[in-house]
Amino acid sequence: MHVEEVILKYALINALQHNGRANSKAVIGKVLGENPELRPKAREIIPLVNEIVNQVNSMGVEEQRKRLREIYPEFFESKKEKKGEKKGLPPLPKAERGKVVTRFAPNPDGAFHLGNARAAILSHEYARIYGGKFILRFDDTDPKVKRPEPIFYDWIIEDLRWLGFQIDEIHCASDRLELYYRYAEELLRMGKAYVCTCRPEDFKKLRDEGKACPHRELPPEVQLEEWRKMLNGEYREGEAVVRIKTDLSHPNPAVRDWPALRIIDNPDHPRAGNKYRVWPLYNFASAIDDHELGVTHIFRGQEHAENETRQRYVYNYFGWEYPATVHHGRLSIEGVILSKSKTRRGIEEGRYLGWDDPRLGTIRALRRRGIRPEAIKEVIIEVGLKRSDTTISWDNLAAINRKLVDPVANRYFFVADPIPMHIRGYDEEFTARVPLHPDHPERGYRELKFTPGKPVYVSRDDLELLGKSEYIRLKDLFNVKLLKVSDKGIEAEFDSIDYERAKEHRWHMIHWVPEGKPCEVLIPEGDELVTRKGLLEKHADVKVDEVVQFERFGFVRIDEVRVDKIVAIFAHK
RNA sequence: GCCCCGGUGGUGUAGCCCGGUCAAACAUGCGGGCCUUUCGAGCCCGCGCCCCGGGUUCAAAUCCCGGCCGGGGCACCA
Repeated sequence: MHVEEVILKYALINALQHNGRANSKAVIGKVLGENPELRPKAREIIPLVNEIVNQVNSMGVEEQRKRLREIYPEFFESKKEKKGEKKGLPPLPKAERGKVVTRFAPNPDGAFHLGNARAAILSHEYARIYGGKFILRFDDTDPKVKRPEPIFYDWIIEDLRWLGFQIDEIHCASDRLELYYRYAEELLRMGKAYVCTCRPEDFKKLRDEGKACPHRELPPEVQLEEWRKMLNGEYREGEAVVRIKTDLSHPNPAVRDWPALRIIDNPDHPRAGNKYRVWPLYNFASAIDDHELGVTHIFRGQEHAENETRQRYVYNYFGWEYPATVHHGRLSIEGVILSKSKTRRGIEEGRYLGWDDPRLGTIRALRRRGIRPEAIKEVIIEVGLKRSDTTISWDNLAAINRKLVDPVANRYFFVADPIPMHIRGYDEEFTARVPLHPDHPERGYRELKFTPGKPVYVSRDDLELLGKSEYIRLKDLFNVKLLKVSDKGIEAEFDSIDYERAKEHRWHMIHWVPEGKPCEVLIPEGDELVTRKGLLEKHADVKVDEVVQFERFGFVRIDEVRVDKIVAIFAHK
């Protein structure tokens, strides 16, 4: 094909795609993009393109189409075949099938939430993708400031399982103190660590000036002796700490000779009790464990990026290879508090029902709201491993969840804030038979019986609609003419049974209930938890934990079924 | 103050490493229509984005420099 013809082809295509006007820049791009051999000749080609584009633009659309059909009929044949967007995670750097080991290392000092879920889900997904191993390790090495609590160990495991995790190994840092001791001792012996008995303020001052503290250069024998004193109680809390030697001139003062182990006088640790008084700090325990457990890939938030710098010193001293790391940004969800300390305070102050309060972003709260585990996983996989922080929107989570839940959720009528509607003109009983799911009639029906002389109830939410309508259809029952509408009650008159008639007149359709059992729906709205009381159709066969749709109201999860009432939690529209 | 990261429609992501096929894709959202005994689902049409300024180049979302904005770290916390 001649160069001119190639240009003509793209110019015609471009023109046809843009209302008959081709753009020479775009055409040049296409020509050069698909014919790399022409690139060196770009300078000569450009004037040619401009010329041809001018010619093309002076043609009518019909002529353009005709010309293109002559030289490149394929254009018209290959209609758009939808290019499927690639979903899922990108390949993991340095990953080998069967050899990927990942871990999730939470501190069990609070419930697992969506923010932690990012690292957890990515770790687990990649372990599965590569046929590797996923380890859960409780980083419970702070019996004081971020004190672990027994219940959270169980909850985290429960939540991970609920998310569909296969946990290959579970470890607790608090079981492994002697291991950390051995490595600490080794580093002291190697002269790569030292016992510092400076007062914290003094050390900080020296550190900021890039100066060594007086203990740093003492010989290993002295260090080991000091270490024994730490272990056997001669030093008290705050009096001594083991530091890892680093570069004292490291630009980030926080990296310089960071602390590895410290003393806690009366730890009363939930698992280890008072058996140990020397406890490792996060960076030390984590560094040792990642190596010991054979971790190959670490996923963690950006806030840990600097810790990698610190931990690498330990790896270098021992000649270990540092795992591949992926640092992702923070994940939050629109308008929801994820912070453990704020959540805890809210619970203590009685503002929240507990760690699973539907307003919260904990996994249990989401579960309680009727969010499916697959939806959470999907949203996190979609967000991926980006380094920038992301705030996922409820709309998005809800849309994913709705797709999951819609086909399985049975439908029921729930009338919020009921208002009686008295209907005259129909003197027989009438039973409406309504499918549990409109798309799956095989699942069965529910029955709602209209009895002459007794009112049906409709929702106050529909009052406005009722006020401006002359006729209305009670869904699956019959059509009525509205005579009087107020929030005290509604007077109506039977019009007709036929659905077609309502359709023809475009009458609105509302749900209703002849009698019902009391039902409360808790609706999280930002930091408020709104309770809507109403009536659920009497024979609704709902079970705790089931997600159902209250028609024209939204999807809810049944939270409680009691003799006197049913409690549901609103998920989304 | 010092040290790291980021910045693509309202939101989330793809594209950036390796410049051209990007007149920028997908999802969600929003607007409209069709369908449907739900305001749900489904189908169709439409709206809407490369943070700013310079530079390199025939050509920049992509490379370089500067700015602005945002996030994180600077604990004997994790």
